[in-house]
Amino acid sequence: MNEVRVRFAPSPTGPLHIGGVRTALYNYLFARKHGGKFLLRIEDTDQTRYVPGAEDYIIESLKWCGIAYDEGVGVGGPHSPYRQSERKELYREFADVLINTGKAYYAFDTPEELEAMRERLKARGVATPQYDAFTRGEMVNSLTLSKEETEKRLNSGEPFVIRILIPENEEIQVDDIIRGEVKVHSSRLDDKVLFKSDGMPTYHLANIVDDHLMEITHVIRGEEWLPSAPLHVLLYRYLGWEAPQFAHLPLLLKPDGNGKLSKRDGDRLGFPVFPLRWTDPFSNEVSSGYRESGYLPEAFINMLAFLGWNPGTEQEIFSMEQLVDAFSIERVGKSGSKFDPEKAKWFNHHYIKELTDENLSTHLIDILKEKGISADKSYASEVCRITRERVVLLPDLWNQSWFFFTEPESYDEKVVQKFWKPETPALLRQLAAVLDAAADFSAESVETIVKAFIHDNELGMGQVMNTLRLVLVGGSFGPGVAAIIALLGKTETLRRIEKAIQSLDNLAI
RNA sequence: GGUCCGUUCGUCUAACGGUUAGGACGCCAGGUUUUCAUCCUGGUAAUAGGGGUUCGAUUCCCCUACGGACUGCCA
Repeated sequence: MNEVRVRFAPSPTGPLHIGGVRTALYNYLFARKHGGKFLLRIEDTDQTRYVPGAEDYIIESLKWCGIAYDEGVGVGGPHSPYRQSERKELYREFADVLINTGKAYYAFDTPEELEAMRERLKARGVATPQYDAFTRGEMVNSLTLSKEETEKRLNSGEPFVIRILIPENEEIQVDDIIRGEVKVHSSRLDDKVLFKSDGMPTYHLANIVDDHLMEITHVIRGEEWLPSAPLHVLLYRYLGWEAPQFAHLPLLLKPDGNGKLSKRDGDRLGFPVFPLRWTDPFSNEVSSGYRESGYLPEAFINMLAFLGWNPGTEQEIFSMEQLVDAFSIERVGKSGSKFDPEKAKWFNHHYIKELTDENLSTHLIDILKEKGISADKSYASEVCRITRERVVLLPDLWNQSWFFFTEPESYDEKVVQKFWKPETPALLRQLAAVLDAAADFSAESVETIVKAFIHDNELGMGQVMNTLRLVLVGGSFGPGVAAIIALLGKTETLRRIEKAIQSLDNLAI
């Protein structure tokens, strides 16, 4: 068997959304699984839809996800260039081959004329007006024009496109790894434009030419391409090339209702649909990203892998290496998957709990840096150790631990109401004295001391612990009180107790 | 409208034609507990409908319903 070669071929018209990332991921996994190559090709044949930054965004997204490619834009390779706009000169040649073999023809119809044709047919009751066997005879093209007239128009520089000539009466079959045999009658296909008047090929031509030239063995792409797959099969045949194997992936659906997940759903439903944050260069509109929202790439990938695929076992947690090992295209489902934000969080929470304290602390330190706080690495690690299980998304790291880095400026009113009693100051001072006397200030020791104090004074556990928590963090959240005290240290703990007494004492009478 | 694709708990899904239809997320209840979590235990909940084929259909076939994609000189 030949070496497996697959590609991810996005068009740089904006940020890559998670459906695209999943397509890239499955291609990557498939290539790795079979010891083949994965390439990134940029399909920028539509000059009018160029969006600055989109290509860099795609590359950065793949990098963040850990989806490395062997050939492609940015890394080069034996089939360079990998940007279709830079391969422009290539495509005309193949369009000409099709013309010369009678499989394609020139067409000179203007956009207005095309529109008029559609209107005309609609008026005649034709549901789907197409440029096809039914209509091509009444349009302006090299089929209806004389050879001389066609030459004349071509030579005079009149704009033209090249259209494929769809065969009259034929069943065209696409063999799809996921869906089996899909058959479409040629009369349902239209004479698609292969080569545009601006000198660029359309997707249909460019993707066939490039896949052939780049020796692509398997085309793994979204289901939205299934309807045009017969056209592609036809093109391979016309060009005398062996077609790659096809696998059309089911769509990613929006979490509520139905329909393809789209850009707008994220902001509407409060979860990212993009791997990285994206700022639209034209409107300056910002769309949130998984990275900036505090997801770990490992969690993001694991979650994405399971949207449409499963290993057939009950294992759900997979590293990229394990995914490579377990992946098979045959186990990809047929039906679309609704994206579930809750499950995404669960994966992230899981991966955060799996991280070492030190690894997690690098994220904490990043957050601290942004806030202009510098922190000792081992201290940050300790904070992570006692905070981690409360962290679902990375920003929770700060939400659950900020009081280790800056003292509370105010106290949650509801908590004060509930726990701050007239006798509290005296009690806290007693407890402070006991704490002050402690030789061992480990969390275990502190816990023993505080509990003994509560017991000896016949106090309520909840009452004391919650009050203590209040004065130390300013509210009712965070890790265990003993762990907080131990990490804060004796001096700081005593200071916060005293400070709270100063500011809360008058208030609660 | 047409063409194509699809349909198992709310969601992601498992089940050589033979299982009490399994797991996970969520949710609910209980336990642990100083907040919130974690953790543990238990529970809720599904084969879209109708016909076939078969000793036996979630599984194979047909129809219906529903959903989706596509229907550009966009990819």
